[in-house]
Amino acid sequence: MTQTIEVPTGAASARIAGRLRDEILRGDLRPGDRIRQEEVAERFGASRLPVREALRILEAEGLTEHETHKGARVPRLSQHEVEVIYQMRERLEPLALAESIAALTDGDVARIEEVQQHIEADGDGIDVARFLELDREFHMATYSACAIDPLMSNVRRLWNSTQHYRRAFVALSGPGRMWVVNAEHRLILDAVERRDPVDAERYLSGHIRRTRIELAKHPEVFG
Amino acid sequence: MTQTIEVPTGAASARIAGRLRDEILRGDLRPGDRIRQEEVAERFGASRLPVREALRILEAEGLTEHETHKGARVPRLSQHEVEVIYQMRERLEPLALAESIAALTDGDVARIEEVQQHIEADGDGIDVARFLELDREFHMATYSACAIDPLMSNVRRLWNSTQHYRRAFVALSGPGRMWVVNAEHRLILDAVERRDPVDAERYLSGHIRRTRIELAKHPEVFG
DNA sequence: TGGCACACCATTGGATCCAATGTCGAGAGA
DNA sequence: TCTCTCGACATTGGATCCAATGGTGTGCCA
Repeated sequence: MTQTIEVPTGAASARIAGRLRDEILRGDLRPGDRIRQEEVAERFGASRLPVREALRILEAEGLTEHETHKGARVPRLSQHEVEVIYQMRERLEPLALAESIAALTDGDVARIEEVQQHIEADGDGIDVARFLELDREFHMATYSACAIDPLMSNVRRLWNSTQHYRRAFVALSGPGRMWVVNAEHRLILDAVERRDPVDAERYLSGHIRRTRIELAKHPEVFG
Repeated sequence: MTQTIEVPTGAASARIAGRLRDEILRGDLRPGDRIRQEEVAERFGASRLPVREALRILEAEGLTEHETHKGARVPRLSQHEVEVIYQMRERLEPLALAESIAALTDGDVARIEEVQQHIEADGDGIDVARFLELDREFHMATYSACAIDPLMSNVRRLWNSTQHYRRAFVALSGPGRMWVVNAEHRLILDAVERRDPVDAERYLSGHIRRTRIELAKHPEVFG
């Protein structure tokens, strides 16, 4: 007996791009890994054509790189490149937060509080994947009322392209650092609850800056 | 007599994306305009397939938008979106300049000086297209020694997605404003010649901020 | 035994064909 | 005369086929 699953037709390339993106972000595909069109196509039950379009999308997002007749790879970033991306985040994300903060509903803020409590409740026992997920959720939730598409897609791109290195960093730095992150999150959250854009921007950029500085102390992440 | 032009094979989608990008930046294609695959394909002497890939690339760059079974369009941006993009530039471009400034050779600086002299030499008689070109050239030349790909591609994206509105703004504001721009360029250039990153960042962000404020006074640009 | 050349194979690039869907206009009924 | 419905057409989405290119392995020669 077979089961027929209804799939929204006519968006295969976007769907495939999404699933490939997830695989890269989860770490199933890592910097340097080759991506073969045929293999992806049969794994997702489509022809190579929408896969090729999906790879072009990901390429423009910086999640894959492409060489003629040689195919697609997940790009490697140098330590300096990652540090500059963190500096970009340091400057752009406070803007996203400022655009969002006044429009956040009480429900939105309660949601952010909830996410932060999950991180703290898991404590030292939290695993890397779950921490990465909740940390991203925390930050994105604070930006959730920022409706500026060019800004938000940019911020997401910056997160995505450094996900691998963030994972390696969290795995290396151990749970001790997490309590620093939690303290910094608390400062941001307080400012958000007060709807204070100046404090929120300051605490957020400081949080990202300090993370960048800590990251720079672990060059083995980029080996 | 026909002339055969050697074209690097195997990069049709990139080539087509480039030419379409030029058409959008030149204003041949304007916000709201539809882009039909077939028409583009025969105009560039290719099949629809590389055109489709090219459109995906441009979509991820924010230069086109896409709806299933409805096709591609050049997106319209709201005034607020354009203003936020200028705020993003205000924060990112000083970073690019700071990364570039120490590595600029004397030849690079001479080139920047030359571009600025061209703008000033044309004076009030300069036309909109030429001013846009030289202005972009000036700024990009100051970033030319910044080798951080994620940063520079981001900066280019921000310029590209607002090119149409910049053109409309320049056309409206008349040559008077150009002398303000020139004065601000001179401040930036002096700091660059002194290789002073602090002054350079300050004058550059001020330049972009003042441009954004002037632009906000012309809501008819977004009509 | 080591290095180079050549041929085969794996993989990507491009074109054409067919299917699916949205749009627009004509015609009929109220 | 206005509106709704239906159908033809224009356009995009997807699959398959063929061409071009790059890598790899083997065999020959020094």
